[in-house]
Amino acid sequence: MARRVSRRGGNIVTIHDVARHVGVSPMTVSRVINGEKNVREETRAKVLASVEALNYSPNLAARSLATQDSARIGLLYSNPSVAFLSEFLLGILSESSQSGAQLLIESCEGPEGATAALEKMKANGCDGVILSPPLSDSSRVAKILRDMNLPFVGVAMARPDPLVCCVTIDDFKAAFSMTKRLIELGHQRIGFIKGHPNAYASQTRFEGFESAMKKANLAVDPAMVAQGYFTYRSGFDAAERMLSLKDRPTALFCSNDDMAAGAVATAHRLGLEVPDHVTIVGFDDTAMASSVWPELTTVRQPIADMAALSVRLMNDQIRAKRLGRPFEPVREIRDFALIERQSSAPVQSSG
Amino acid sequence: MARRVSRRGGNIVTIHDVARHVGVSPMTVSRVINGEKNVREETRAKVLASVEALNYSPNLAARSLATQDSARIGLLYSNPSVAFLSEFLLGILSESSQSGAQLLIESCEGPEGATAALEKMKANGCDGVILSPPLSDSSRVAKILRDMNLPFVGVAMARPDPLVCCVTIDDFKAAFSMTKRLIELGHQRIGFIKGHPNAYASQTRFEGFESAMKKANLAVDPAMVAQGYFTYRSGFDAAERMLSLKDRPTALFCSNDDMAAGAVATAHRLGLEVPDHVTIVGFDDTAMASSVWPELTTVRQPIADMAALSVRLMNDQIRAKRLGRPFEPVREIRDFALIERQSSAPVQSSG
DNA sequence: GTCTGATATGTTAGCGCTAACAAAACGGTT
DNA sequence: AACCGTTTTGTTAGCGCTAACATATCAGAC
Repeated sequence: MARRVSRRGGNIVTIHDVARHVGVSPMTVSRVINGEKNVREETRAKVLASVEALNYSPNLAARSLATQDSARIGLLYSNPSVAFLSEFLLGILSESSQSGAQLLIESCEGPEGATAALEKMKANGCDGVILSPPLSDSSRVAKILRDMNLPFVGVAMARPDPLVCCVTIDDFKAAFSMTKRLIELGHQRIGFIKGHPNAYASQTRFEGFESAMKKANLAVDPAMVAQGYFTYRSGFDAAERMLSLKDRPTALFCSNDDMAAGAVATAHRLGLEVPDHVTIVGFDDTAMASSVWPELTTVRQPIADMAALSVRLMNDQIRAKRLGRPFEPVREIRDFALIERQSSAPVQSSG
Repeated sequence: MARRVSRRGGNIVTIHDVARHVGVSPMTVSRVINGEKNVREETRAKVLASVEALNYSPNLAARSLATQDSARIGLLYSNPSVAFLSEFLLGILSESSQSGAQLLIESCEGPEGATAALEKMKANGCDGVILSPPLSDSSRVAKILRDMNLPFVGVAMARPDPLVCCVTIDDFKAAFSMTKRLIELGHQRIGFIKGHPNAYASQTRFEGFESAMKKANLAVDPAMVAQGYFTYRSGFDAAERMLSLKDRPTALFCSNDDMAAGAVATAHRLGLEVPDHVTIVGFDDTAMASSVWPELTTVRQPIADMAALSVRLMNDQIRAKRLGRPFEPVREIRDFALIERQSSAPVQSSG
């Protein structure tokens, strides 16, 4: 009896190949791949080794057909520092292409424009939304999403909302650490440029700064605190005011990199060398930080990593919703890192 | 006999629903959907009517599982201006999520690192690769891909290679236009900062500049041409040399935005206002162009659009290859645009 | 009418994976 | 040892679609 011609591609490694290689059933392999818990540690290790050895990678089409979950994840952003966006997208992409999620991307102008964008997403069959800052901090956007009954995950939120699933760093601690580092370098007159007033991160970062100053018994001179708006120009202007003071700061802590870059430009314009005459540090470690010269000392958020994690959380949440299981909001906190580049140095004795 | 619980989602319209509705077999419906020819006109019409009535739309996962064609598109990039990357990714993403393509992303350090990255992609079942600049211009990378028998599409290539499928703008014409515009503004001493010598775009852009100058009977003073490397710092340094000349240029044309931003910083440092004392323009319209102050006049490439198009070309190419049909390389040229912002102005009478 | 070669439709099985169920192995009681 | 609950593994079927094969239908020729 002539066996029907197989439609198999030929060289594609499937879950069955792995199963045979290990000597277990395909189902067990599936369980390992999907990180289910009821698998003996020994078995899991063997399967993972085979996966590695055979260079297996799951067929997403088959998976989403089997699970009936072709998750469509919406991505809503609103004029972030575009360098942030790039890393954010990389993280989202690498993860979502692995999980086979489909992406719907929309941008909007602040929380006001969110309704329209979200409705469009919902109409396109969106199952859940990932919010990038500053939208992730907007209670207004959160309310819209809840009203729409759409699950969501916020990335880089600065305000802990126990009801919202999110991925963040500890902004307070990060600002605290950076300030502490500046103090260790001998700086005492430290200027601070705040971020946009409607982003909670702005407030949190300032509080971290204040707290570190207080702990070192250093006064926070109101003349040394300026309101910024996360833009280059606002950093430029704020720095101009502070660096023109008779008793100017020896260090400037800017709440993001764009403002720090603006501050560096101002310093140069005023004839001040960075870091010889003034130390300037930023926050976020966006592309801006390492494009300008001198490159900026800054706080690094693992943005791509956080974005990738947000996709995983979103998938979990969507699946839970689909299966009618409860899903309790998770707040994942990732580690930040202080990145010391050329824009910071120990304080010089002469101004 | 208790029937096993179905895993059907519930309200999803499938090909079977349509078939039942029309009174034919699912296969016939499939044939109609896929535009096969051996279907009676009358049947086809009935099926199409039902598809319309039931609002059926095919399940992409099921189809690609059945046809064994799930295009996996690789994306290879190498430290581009990261702002470029962001737009690039947005374009890729929006298109690939529509065509159901899977994405594999890898970065590498210059063409040297490409081999490893590409082999990893191939091992992961990649069907074709999209290259962003400067890799798209690398003949070395092109050779590797040809040796691997992997189709590829280059984005924003500056060197026309008739054998390579690509999406570009006309760099020559763009540089020509920008130069012409500067001349119209009254500038005659125009400095040019070249891009990295190993990117073909650098040469092409310079030629466009030269050509426009020649056409206006303006000499290109060798002292007014500097070698840059597409980095902020190189723009900073090159501009310092040129702007310190006794007979300094009234305008600087930088081969990308990062260098233009560096040039602006230098100008400020030298006490020159932009654009009052010197006009500085860039190229690419990356995020950098509108983050710095003053915002840069520049040449805009429709990057997102080009990236989206590259995905479509890739899909076509992969499909052609799979069906064993020939595919002749396409060279798609998109329009650029001159974006005039605050860093350029008519020449001032007094330096 | 019946045979022929086309054309139109139906049937079957399987793409790779996982939900649901079933069975086996294990650990601790009595 | 028999019993129980838990944890780990296996079995079966099916997600929606289409390739390959099988059959039915039809037009024209003898």
